[in-house]
Amino acid sequence: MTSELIWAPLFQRLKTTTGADDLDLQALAALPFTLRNFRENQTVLRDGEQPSECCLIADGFCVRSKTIADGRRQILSIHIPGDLPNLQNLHFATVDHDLIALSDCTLAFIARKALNELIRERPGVGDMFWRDTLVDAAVSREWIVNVGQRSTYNRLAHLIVELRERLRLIGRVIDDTFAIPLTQEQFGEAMGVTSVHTNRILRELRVDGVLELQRGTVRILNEHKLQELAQFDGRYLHLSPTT
Amino acid sequence: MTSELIWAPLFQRLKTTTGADDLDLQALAALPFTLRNFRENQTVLRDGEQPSECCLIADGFCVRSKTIADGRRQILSIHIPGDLPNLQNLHFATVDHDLIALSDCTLAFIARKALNELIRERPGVGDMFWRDTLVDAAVSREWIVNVGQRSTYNRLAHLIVELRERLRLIGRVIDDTFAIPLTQEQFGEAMGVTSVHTNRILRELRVDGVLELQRGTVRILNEHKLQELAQFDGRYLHLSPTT
DNA sequence: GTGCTTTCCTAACATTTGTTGTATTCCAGC
DNA sequence: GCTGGAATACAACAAATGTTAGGAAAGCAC
Repeated sequence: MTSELIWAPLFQRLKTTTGADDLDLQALAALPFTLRNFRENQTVLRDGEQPSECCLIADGFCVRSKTIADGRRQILSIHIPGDLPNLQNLHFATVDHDLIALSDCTLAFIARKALNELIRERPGVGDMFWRDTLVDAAVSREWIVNVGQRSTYNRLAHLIVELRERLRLIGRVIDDTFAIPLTQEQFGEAMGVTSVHTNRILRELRVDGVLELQRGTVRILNEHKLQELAQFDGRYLHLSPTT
Repeated sequence: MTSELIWAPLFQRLKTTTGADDLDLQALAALPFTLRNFRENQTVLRDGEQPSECCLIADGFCVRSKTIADGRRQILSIHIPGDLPNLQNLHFATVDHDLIALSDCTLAFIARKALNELIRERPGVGDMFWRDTLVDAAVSREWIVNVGQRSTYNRLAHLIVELRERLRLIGRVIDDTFAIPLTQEQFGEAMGVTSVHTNRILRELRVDGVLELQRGTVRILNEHKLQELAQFDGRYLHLSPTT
């Protein structure tokens, strides 16, 4: 995988959302990194670990998750190419959740130290990344709303629309069929329900002609109905530099 | 209210959690601000608004919340003195949720522009604030776990233990009786359940001798049981500069 | 004090969601 | 092609939570 391909989705996202400075991006791309591949279900970062690197998803899907004492697991966020899922570690020594590869993945690991030095040198890079962590936080807040208030039926619609929006940003669209490589159990863990219930809701959505999901491939059957269910208002993604 | 009192809770928190530099704090305290008082239930920031200031809670409690199309409301976080609930607006023009005063409140408003200039001048201030927004994000992630996976009974215990921990940080402890000025309906909105169900759970907790809540005052009856229910692991609060 | 409003409290019933258990389908590896 | 494990599907029943309705207590304005 060429260096250019590795940075492409991140740069594409940063350019449209933050109006990134080309010199800042060049400086970023000049940083040394290590590529590592992960297989499906492999743990990238473990809760409690103290990583000396931040990672960039070059290819594949990952999730953040937390497991509580009784064994239940909650998926906290879904990450796609171009995401930097542990930028927190620029400021925290420890990760406070797991990061797990959903599919076979390629990640680029960049030393925290090198990143922090670059940020001191070029504050614009720091601004981009700080902003990026703020969008991440805004996505988490919307996730709370989704789990706390929306019916499971609407919740799944919202989750899918959000992800499609983010995939679109990195140019992975997507007619009405696209990949979200979660099992039904994992969709359940993302929504705070069991896999049995997820299966029920998926059947309803299928019967109602809204969407189909099989083996991690979503197919939108009725865009209008989907929008109506999701009630998606993407402002929280802060897609334009001026919002 | 003297300037010293206004900054005190924030500085106390920053000193223990980030090992803040005294010069950075002095520079902060030298910034001009405007004090404004809010009454219970008054909106401080409205979803969609474009504030030119960031605010510091000098006294009182606030919540972030979002209201979805069908009128349901989700409380996203609870804020106490020393919190800066809209630091996002250092990088975003728009707020993507409401900020509402739970009790009578005093807030200090500081111009975004002045803050951003200070951050350029003293990167240490930027680091403190960036870190602060990252803790905020970590709290949101734990909130997702709470709403998504814990039983309502355990969920309420966790919420109360977390808040007590944060209150302790700013020296508002607190024997086994302390104030959390939410109505039962608001506790419900924080947990993603109805006020009726909140009332049921509170009764259970009372009958089981765990805790009592009346008119926004919590009284812990059995600390041991409370801990057992909450399964609280405070690592996500990143209370020490080295975590 | 009296009345008014909000919060709290409870019950009865409806709906959603979890649990358990068992088929069935799919797919990777042989 | 066969085979074993994972993922999906679905049903019956149990438990959690929502809805609706109403009464009791607390706090506030006059």
